[in-house]
Amino acid sequence: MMNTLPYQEVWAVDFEFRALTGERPEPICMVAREFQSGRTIRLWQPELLQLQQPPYPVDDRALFVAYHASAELGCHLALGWPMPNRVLDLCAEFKCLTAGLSVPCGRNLLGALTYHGLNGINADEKESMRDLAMRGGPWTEYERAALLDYCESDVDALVKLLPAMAGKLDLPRALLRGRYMAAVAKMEWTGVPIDLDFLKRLRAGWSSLKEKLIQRIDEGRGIYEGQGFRADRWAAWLIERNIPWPRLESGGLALDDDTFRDMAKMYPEVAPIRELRHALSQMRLEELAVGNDGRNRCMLSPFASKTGRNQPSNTRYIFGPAVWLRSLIRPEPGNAVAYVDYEQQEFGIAAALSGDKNMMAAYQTGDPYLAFAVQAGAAPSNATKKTHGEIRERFKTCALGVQYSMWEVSLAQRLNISRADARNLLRLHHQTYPTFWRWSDSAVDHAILTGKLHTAFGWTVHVCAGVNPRSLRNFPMQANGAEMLRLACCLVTERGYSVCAPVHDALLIEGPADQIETVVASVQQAMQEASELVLNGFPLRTEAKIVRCPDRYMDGRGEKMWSVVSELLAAAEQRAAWPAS
DNA sequence: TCTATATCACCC
DNA sequence: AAACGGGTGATATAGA
Repeated sequence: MMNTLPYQEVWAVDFEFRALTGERPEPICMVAREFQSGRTIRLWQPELLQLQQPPYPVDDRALFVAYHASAELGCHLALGWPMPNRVLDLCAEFKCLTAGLSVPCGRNLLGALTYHGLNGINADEKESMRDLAMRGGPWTEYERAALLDYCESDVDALVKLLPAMAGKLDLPRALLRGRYMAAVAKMEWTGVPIDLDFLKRLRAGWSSLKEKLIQRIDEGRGIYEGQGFRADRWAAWLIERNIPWPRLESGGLALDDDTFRDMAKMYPEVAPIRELRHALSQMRLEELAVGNDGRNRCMLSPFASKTGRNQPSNTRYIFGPAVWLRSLIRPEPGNAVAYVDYEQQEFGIAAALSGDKNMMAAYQTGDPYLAFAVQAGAAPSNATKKTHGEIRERFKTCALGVQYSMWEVSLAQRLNISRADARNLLRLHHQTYPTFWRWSDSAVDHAILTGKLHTAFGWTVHVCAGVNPRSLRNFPMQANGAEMLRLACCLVTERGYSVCAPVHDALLIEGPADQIETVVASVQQAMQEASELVLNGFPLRTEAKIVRCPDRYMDGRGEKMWSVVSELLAAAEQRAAWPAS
């Protein structure tokens, strides 16, 4: 393959860099090697910083090869270098070749080498070199040489890995994934604007705030010890009050929120404890990766899930924790942010890719769930969300449940309806959308028969024995959705707009406050184009929520919690400032 | 005391 | 046989 690549030059590139929490990467050194000629370039920091352009070509004649290219491309951004036009990311390709499979040594560079029967430097050495880079400068002459050699050893690895993988690559699709890695580098570089002062206050006050909440509600019950809920004390409290409590198969008390909700209906004295548990539910503010410039940045971990979605850390990424914390998002002075998301993305994908005319028509009405009810004959054609809210809710939950292969028992439970009614809803879905069901069945059959399932642009899941058939059935929707958002990220960033963060079916973007409407319109246009590219010309709608400085982002689901926390925090700070009163 | 597993909460 | 897809991560409990 190496000789058949349509490139004059093929460059394997690796950077060592320092990436402090929430900060942009600082390049330390770089090694690049051209495959055919073997020409090698080794550059240490000062020489690197002097270069206005990369020492290798980045136009269409050259291919840029890396492992997890967003890191190298982040260094390009740090150095003010342009993005290469053609990127081949062997990490993305390895993940695509093995999604759904378990690989013996993970999916980092060493794991990929091992998988292909090649060897690299040992993991301990790798770790000590990473530590040396992270320690920061100045480095001794010896350390510099060691870091450069280590950097070159990763280039050696790339040079070995490419021929081993070359025969399995689908180059045009690989380049599309590589193109996304450039978008990832830009998004990781941009980050999400955070109200750093509020975060600091929250970090400082969270523990005492929790204490106050517990004191107030747990008083006289004694269910908490310190800041922790104690199951044994809860059991004792229940026995005292003669409250029977559901148990798990394992014999322990069922402590999930659903159980608490059900029990609170019958025993109102349970309700405050439920609220308290909810308010205290896990949250580690310390881990949120915010740089000194007040921006949340972390690795987006593209292609990490088997459907090809990004999988950033839930604690480091602002979109990971409970939604009320998103109110920490606040545009900087003069700026605005907008959250732009696809409307009913998976329903639309299912409609378009299955070619089910009824489903497509339902999507195009703007309210697919109500349209489903109308098509099924459960609501009149002039029904609205207002006049038929209850019916709409049932058909909505059914349509969403179908995406996950929900069974009638779960649907009945979810909607609090009889099993017969739930069965009837599912039957109506089959009757209304027969073409969708044939398509969905055939996707599962294809997966079982061939052992693989693909998206429009070649992301592939591999089927193992004992695979969950519901997972396979869901794959076309979720994985094509991921494909669509990746394309949108490419289009939007390449057109020069700032994307702060991707969120599975949404983008958080940023722009000057006085131009945000036009920026949003362009982003929506790009997202529609992305949907048409994945869905054979079928456009998906997007909706946008704009927030201007000094307002903060607000998710309706978290509004109440945010205001409770803000008030308690302010009160706690007052007490701290005026202890006598 | 440490690790593995189960359970739970959160996100799309 | 099971019956809600893809995840991360905290915490409690059981077992070595």
